[in-house]
Amino acid sequence: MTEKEVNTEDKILNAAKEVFQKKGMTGARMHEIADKAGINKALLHYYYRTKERLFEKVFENAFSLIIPRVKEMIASEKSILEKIDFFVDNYIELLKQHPYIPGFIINELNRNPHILIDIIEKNTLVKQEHLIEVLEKQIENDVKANKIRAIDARSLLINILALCVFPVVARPVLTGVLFENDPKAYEKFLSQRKDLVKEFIKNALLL
Amino acid sequence: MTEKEVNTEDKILNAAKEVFQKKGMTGARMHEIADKAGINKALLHYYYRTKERLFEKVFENAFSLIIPRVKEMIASEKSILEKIDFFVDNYIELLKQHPYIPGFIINELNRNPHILIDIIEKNTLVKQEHLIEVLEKQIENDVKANKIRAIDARSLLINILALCVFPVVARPVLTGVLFENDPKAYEKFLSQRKDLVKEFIKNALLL
DNA sequence: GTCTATACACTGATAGAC
DNA sequence: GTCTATCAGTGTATAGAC
Repeated sequence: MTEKEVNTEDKILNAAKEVFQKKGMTGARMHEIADKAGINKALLHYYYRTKERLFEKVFENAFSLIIPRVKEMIASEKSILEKIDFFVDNYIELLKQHPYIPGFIINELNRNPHILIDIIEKNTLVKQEHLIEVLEKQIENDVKANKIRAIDARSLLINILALCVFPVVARPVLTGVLFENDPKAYEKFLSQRKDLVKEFIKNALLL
Repeated sequence: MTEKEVNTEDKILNAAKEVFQKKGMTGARMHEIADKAGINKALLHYYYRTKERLFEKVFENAFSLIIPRVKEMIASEKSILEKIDFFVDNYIELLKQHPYIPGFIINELNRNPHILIDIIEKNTLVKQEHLIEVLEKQIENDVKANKIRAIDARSLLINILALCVFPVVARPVLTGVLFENDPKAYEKFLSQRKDLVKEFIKNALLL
């Protein structure tokens, strides 16, 4: 696909990414991945031994592209309100570039929660107890200063994530039920959403 | 499973529901469904001809259990703020009783968006242009009366849905990343969420 | 209606030539 | 490293006896 696919290994991984994210682990076919990579089925097994190993590589890449960014963006030296703006802007932009990944991650983890355990251990960026603590401290200070309403740090973070991610993963249902199955209309709705979400959250938070 | 499974057809449908919702269309096996129903593989085809037909029945049941309720609950004779309380309370309760259905619907529709078209035509409860119009009128009036902030009706509805549904569909990720993989802690978080969501939305809305 | 047996296509994976 | 050929297993679906 892209010009930088020098070696076969990358060609396979890119093809696998496409097929797995579209069809899921159980729906994907090694045959289709091989075709899309322009190589033979046997080569898949030469490079990745089994379907499961290939899937795990794809899943890990998708996961570490989307999830650790939450910590990155929240852990900056900013006020709460600045963090919200920064996070919503950048995360919605990130999701626009990778619209299939959140649904892929959510679905595969629901089918097979244990794959998360290995990844969390490998990916140090995900271990983020401090993220919550820092956020809690910040909220506590702003509450004392009468700037914002009291709220549990995890709840706030999950609310923000929900407002950013849900419209992307539930796109087909929402398009069908609330936008008379008009993809253009839903696209327009999504493009206007950044400011709306920021406003909604800040209104909920500010005193 | 339940005592009312008089006929084989229902036994199959209940078993199919379990397996399809857990494994998805492509991950489910007719063999497993037959075993779970306590009957033979051949009988599945006697009653439902193909795997796809059986799946469609299961999907339609799940869909019409969860989606048309949105209209039902919003279309009552209540003020906006009353509707929010009513909706959040009842929808979160509904999701607690059927925690796998939202993820199931979202995933299958992402893989195969066309199945929604047939259902919307069959299920008159989903055709709800008026729902949005009524909500728009209500918001307009409350805005004029200086009760609430201006907001697009679809955006408000999607925000409410996001805050209710996302924590349920993203449970494994959130448990792993934000709750140190402690299911009990996440369960507790969810059980306290009703009031939190209602408060969050109303704060965002009220002037 | 329910069962057993079986057809038959497909899937993931390997062997072995080049 | 890459290919062709092929295997063993599994999956949906049907035929036919009871």
